[in-house]
Amino acid sequence: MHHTPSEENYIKCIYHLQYNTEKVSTNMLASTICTKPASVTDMLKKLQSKKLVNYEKYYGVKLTDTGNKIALDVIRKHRLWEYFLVNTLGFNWTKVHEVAEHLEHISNKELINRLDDFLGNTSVDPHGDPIPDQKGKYKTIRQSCLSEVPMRQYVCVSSIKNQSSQMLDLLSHYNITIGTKIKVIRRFEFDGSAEIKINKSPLTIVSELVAKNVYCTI
Amino acid sequence: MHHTPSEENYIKCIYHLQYNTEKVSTNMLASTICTKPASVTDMLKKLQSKKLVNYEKYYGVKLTDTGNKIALDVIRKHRLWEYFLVNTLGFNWTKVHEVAEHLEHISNKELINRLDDFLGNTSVDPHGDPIPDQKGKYKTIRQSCLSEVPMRQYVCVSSIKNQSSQMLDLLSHYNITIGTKIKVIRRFEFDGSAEIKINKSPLTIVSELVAKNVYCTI
DNA sequence: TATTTTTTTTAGATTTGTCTAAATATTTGT
DNA sequence: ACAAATATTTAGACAAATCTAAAAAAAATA
Repeated sequence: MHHTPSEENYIKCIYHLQYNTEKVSTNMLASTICTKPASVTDMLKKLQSKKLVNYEKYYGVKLTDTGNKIALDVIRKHRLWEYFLVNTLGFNWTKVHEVAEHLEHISNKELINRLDDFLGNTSVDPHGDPIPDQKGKYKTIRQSCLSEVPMRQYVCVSSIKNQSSQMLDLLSHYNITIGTKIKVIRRFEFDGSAEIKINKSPLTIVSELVAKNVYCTI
Repeated sequence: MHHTPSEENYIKCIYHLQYNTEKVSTNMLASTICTKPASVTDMLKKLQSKKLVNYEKYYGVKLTDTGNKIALDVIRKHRLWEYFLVNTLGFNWTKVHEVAEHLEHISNKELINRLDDFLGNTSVDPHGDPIPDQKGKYKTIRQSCLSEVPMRQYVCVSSIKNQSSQMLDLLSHYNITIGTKIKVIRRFEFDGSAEIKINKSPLTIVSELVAKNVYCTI
């Protein structure tokens, strides 16, 4: 069965929002998709009738199993294309998201599987997020953010939570990417900032907001 | 300025039809786009109002200079993706057209220019068609079809006119691709067929229809 | 609990691209 | 040149995805 780009966007968005909250609200969807609540209601009715979501008026929405599969498939495509854009075409990782938003809606199994093989069946995208396989399975890595990681020991940056281009710009400035080695030297209770060593450069300070969005493996 | 995939398809289609006929008719467009004449009329009015075509009621349609540029840009994207699908991902050349029909509508200059560089700024796609550069310029190669090419001398297959999957299937069967060396041994007036030698294989016969659609450089 | 505020839904309109059926223009054949 | 056939356009409708404004439900607050 085929789904429109718009349907796929709603499904993907519900999937991501479900990570934090059990049931997803109309307003949450409207603000992340940048549309009006009325439009969301319309689309939820449509997705409901296609049995891709369980939607209860005034209550909230959840993905069905079918909806979940579709979400994982779109996410798989998105992340494979991001990997391709960065590692094959040499894009800056701060710029790939927008292009991948278009590429992810092209549905051709042979295309995606060949792309996957060409990229070496990688399991992690350029932002450190796991890439689901054909069946929607993916590995989760045990990781903690810089404000929770043990001090005075090198940890390895494994993913970025807030992936806004503003955030990625700042990380570029710090020279932090996936794989960078970081050691937390001190934490300041006053504002939650942290003094860190990035690779072998001199010490710097990152704000609490940054520390809470950079995830590492120990 | 941005154009919808549908607009781009009409423009591309008018471009290709203009290759043979000065003015393009509503019915020709309808049958190649697989839509109804009434829909074509609607779209032509729209493209007219955007100054992408010159359209005269009951007469026909031509691309304006702006329209021409858009056509060449879409064709550039289409052919670059086809090259990518065949040469990077290993697709069979008979299967790439459909996927490229989707990829061609993604408009991101950095994407296309990086793709072009990655592919080595190739000037010819897997079907032997020239790939326009950023400015819409491309090289035309002097070529003739198998029914016009001089006999008893090897010529090199350089492009295929009819690119239907049926045609490409048949060429696969003959083991004919771009670059194949062919020598015409005899031509039969009765049905326009030709006896040919393909590379160093034993002699075979191709129909007039095939002979008229396989182009070669001498 | 009653009132206010916020959230969500409904009703009705709009745009894009398509369609069918009918009307009109053009071309063809005799 | 005139009738028949063909091509093209118009008129009106529809589905998808969105919007605004108003109504209804739920949540927050005094």
